[in-house]
Amino acid sequence: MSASETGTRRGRPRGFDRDAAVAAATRLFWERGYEATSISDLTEAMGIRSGSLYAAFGDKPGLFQTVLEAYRELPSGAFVYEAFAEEATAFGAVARMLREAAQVFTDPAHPAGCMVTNAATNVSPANVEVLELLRDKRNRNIVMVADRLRAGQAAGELARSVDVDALAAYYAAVYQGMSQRARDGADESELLQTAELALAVWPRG
Amino acid sequence: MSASETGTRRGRPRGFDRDAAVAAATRLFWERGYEATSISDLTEAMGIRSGSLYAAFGDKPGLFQTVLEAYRELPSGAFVYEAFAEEATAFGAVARMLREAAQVFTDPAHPAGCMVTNAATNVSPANVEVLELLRDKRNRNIVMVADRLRAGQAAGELARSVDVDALAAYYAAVYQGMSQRARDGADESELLQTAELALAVWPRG
DNA sequence: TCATTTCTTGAGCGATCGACCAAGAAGTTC
DNA sequence: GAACTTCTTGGTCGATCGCTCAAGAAATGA
Repeated sequence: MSASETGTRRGRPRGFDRDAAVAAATRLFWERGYEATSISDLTEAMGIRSGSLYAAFGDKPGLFQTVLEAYRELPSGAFVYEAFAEEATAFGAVARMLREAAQVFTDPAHPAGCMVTNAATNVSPANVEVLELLRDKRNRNIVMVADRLRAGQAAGELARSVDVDALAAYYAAVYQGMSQRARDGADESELLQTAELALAVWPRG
Repeated sequence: MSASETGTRRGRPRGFDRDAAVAAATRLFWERGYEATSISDLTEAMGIRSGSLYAAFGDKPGLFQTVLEAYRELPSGAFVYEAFAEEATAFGAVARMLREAAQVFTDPAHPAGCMVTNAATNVSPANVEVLELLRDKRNRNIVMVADRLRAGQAAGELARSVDVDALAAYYAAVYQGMSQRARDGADESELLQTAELALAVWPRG
């Protein structure tokens, strides 16, 4: 059997825990954002030298990509998708999204807010790709919300007269505003009140 | 009469238009944020050499301070304060704030969104002061809104049962979310719809 | 055993960062 | 005119940026 079949890797094995290193990098990018996090910040937090970092992740954008994929597996990066996958109604999904956001955004176990929302807002021309990457992610999420609202509308949950795109954009703005508020020090109860107020405009009847 | 009395300045006069230079710097900081804007970016946009910049503004944080003060004098930086100074009711002030934000945030004459909201979200430890400066500004603005709501409550505009702090935090989140949406490409009509939906939760009766 | 493969180390690459300074230029004051 | 003050120019500072590479270390395959 060849190495590729057995899965045993030739050569010197990696000397560090890749998942733990990615977790450390995630925390840094989440806290400071993409550009304000330097390679030496990363190597120090990950406990490795730059050579190992580049061998394992390619370059800085490559590491950030890996971090984004790891983030998607964390509760903080998955709860919105889980809400939309599991809740029976459009309102149930949106309500769960905002209420869980209030809790997740302020969880002291990790940096505040949503990484996708806040990790690449200030970026120099050399790194526009990263800004566009997250911007596109945010905009695609709004489309996902709008599509779910449309489905709910087709199922009779929402009146035909409701502008689902406007509603989706509104909840996206609230979500992103809550993330910013969390980074500015808002606590869970404030964000929960914001969520409830935002949900109060849901068109009923 | 001494020079200080006449206002005539001794020595070689400044060779550039200070206001125009500050305007150019404002545009850059607004677009890219504090840290992603380099001194050489600034000198190029302002049409001066670094020596002139440091002579006129001290250092990079000093220039940013000057830019913030100039921003306060622009419509984009003043409209919220004007709304709260001129509108007769708390609701009138909040409504005007959000409706004008929809227009100002998407005005193609300048960068999208609110500079105070978005110019220093990603920052390295060396520049935390700038992050804290804007964060404190944002949090003070929420206190201003809450105080206005409290006054409106005392005047009978709002029921005693209304939690004005929660309401102020909610509108702050919507405002900041609208700014982020504008930077992500949202147009005026989307933001206006978001503003109207947000205003629909205002407690009546 | 020994060649092969992969990873780590440590030094260092060119470029850019924010900031500074001496010299000269361009004004006012006397 | 000379003295004084302020600003601009051009060069340069040490530090850091993201990144690379040769040499050595540690595993597997034959």
